[in-house]
Amino acid sequence: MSILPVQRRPRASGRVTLNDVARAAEVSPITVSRALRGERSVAPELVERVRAAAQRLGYVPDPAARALASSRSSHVAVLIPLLTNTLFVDLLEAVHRTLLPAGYQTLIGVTHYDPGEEEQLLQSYMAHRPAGLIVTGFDRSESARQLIAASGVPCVHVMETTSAPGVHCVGFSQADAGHAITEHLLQRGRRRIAFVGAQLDPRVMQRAEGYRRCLRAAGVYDPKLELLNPERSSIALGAQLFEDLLRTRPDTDAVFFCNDDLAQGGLLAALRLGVKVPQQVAVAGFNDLTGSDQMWPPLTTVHTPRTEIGECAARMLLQLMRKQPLQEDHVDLGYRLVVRESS
Amino acid sequence: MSILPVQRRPRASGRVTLNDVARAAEVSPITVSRALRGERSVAPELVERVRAAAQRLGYVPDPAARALASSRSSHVAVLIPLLTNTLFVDLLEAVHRTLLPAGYQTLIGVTHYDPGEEEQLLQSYMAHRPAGLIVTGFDRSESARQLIAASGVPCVHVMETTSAPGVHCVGFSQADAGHAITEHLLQRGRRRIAFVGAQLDPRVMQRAEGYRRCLRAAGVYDPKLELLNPERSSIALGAQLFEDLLRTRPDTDAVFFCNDDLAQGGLLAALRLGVKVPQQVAVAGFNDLTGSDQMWPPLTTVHTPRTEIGECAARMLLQLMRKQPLQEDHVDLGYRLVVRESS
DNA sequence: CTGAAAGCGCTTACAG
DNA sequence: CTGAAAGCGCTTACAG
Repeated sequence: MSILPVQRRPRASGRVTLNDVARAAEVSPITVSRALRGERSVAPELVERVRAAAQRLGYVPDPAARALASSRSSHVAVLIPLLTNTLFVDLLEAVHRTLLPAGYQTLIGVTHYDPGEEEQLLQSYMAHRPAGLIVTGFDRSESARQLIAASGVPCVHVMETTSAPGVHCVGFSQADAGHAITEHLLQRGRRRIAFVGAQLDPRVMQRAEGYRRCLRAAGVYDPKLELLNPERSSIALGAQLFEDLLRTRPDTDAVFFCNDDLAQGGLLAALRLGVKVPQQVAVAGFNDLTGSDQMWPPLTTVHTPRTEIGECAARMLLQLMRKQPLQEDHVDLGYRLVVRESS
Repeated sequence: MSILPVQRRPRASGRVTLNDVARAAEVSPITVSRALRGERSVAPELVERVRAAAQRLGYVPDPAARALASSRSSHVAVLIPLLTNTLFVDLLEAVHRTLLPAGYQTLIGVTHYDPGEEEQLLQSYMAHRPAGLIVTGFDRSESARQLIAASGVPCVHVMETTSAPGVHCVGFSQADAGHAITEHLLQRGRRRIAFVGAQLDPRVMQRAEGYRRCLRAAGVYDPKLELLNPERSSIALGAQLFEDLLRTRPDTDAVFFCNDDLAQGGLLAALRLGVKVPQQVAVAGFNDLTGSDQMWPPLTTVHTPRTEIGECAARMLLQLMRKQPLQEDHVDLGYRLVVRESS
């Protein structure tokens, strides 16, 4: 019987660790940790020695160990309503492209426009101790709001703007954009301008609000010209709603669709029905999605800067995660009217 | 001066831990760990007690700690070529939807059809000790292949099929599908059938191979009718290539576009040019993407089961990650010809 | 079927 | 500017 403590087989992972680098560079592990993370309090020549050793050994930091020790992971959770709307895919891709080189992984969360689902996702994502959070819009459950606030995780809101203090956001005024495209149709001489909306999420309703404000100011607002449908936005739904609209309101002389997929469906329905666009009915969309410039006739729409929003939000989040000062908390990236032949 | 060791302030994370649950349930931490992971070797009444305590305390396991201790995370990395092709978004969404309830997070990796990028992504993802891996197709660098094999991480290949032993895949025969749609055009009486391909990734070339095989068998293959363009597939490119084709090969009587976005562009170009579809030229696409059924005329295409592929691959991966036996290593989910008015 | 000990690979919190 | 110790919250590997 041995008096020595039982010798246990160490768990071999085969991984090159911080300790290996420390031994190779002849410094302590903590110095390696600091040098590699770019903390300023390390002598330049040591940083060099550590870098070289890490490179030579092919050292890759372990995200799990780092997360456990620092209680902060290298994940950024991005909550978007849908993956089937290319708008959000563009946003997601821009975020992903900006964060990856900075060492952050993007975790996608799809809420399906459901506050309950969002809350549940948030709950499960918080367990992952995300380093940062990007959420769509401001419309969420009170407990989701508190979950975010209580976690202390830096959070950037995208697609809409606010001037509320302490809130970080990158977006544009959906209402103003809705107003602008309606104004354009008015200037084209249209008076019976319909609004066709689907999904009816907060941003769609803000566009509708801009539409109303514009038409009321011109004295031509008619609530009967609003076609609001809660179903998911799609080309097929746009085609159907366009048909419905022309059947029930044959005197309509312009349609503002709240999203380009609906508008594309409207244009295709017009082709089928032999309705002349823009002669009989002018058509406008929103977002300037893929294919809108190729439609027949090409679609007038509002270009929304979702790629820029994604990049800007990701950069803002990087600043927040690094605790660097921010130039501004609220960024309005605007929108751009794109007039093509459909109006 | 005290003889006692220096009393350090413990790091307070405020988190409910396994230990808290163990104390509440009056068992050891390891029993909690086993009970919650569903290991069979725990007495049913203890499992119940642990479950209740965990529930009561609102315990959420820490993925980082779990990953560090077990050297396996709850992440599944999914490598797809592009996020801008809805095909892959459908796939991704199906995977995500299947894995999330099982407790796995989906990490997206976008390779841009570049083996070098894929290899780099793989390298960085492996540092995260993913529990599983889903990759697109079989075309990758030798070192990427070795990286996967050496890691021991379960991996499922999607979109294509093989019968190679030890390889797990879910897909369909791209070549057969290309053959089938070409056959359909032949049966419609077409003889000057063009192939328009973009991107030219392996799967596009497999479809081209099916097209060639079919036309050669019928004795009407003409290499001059193949228009291969390495640019990214898009509606706009489809429109341009359709115009090019009709200009240079005016006797073309049918076109098989390797992807629906190209075909949609072709149909829209035909509208602009006044080319009658299908009377003058029949048009067929591939994948049955959103909007193809709404085109004018509606697009004949091949429906590909990417949603089913995503679900099946995710389920297969779950089996592999849990070390449960697999019914089959290679799943062929087939394809379906969708004949509409464009042919 | 259950548990005490050790360890996963980092960073935090002190100390100097 | 640098380091020794402790700890993050789990699971592995034994032992009984």
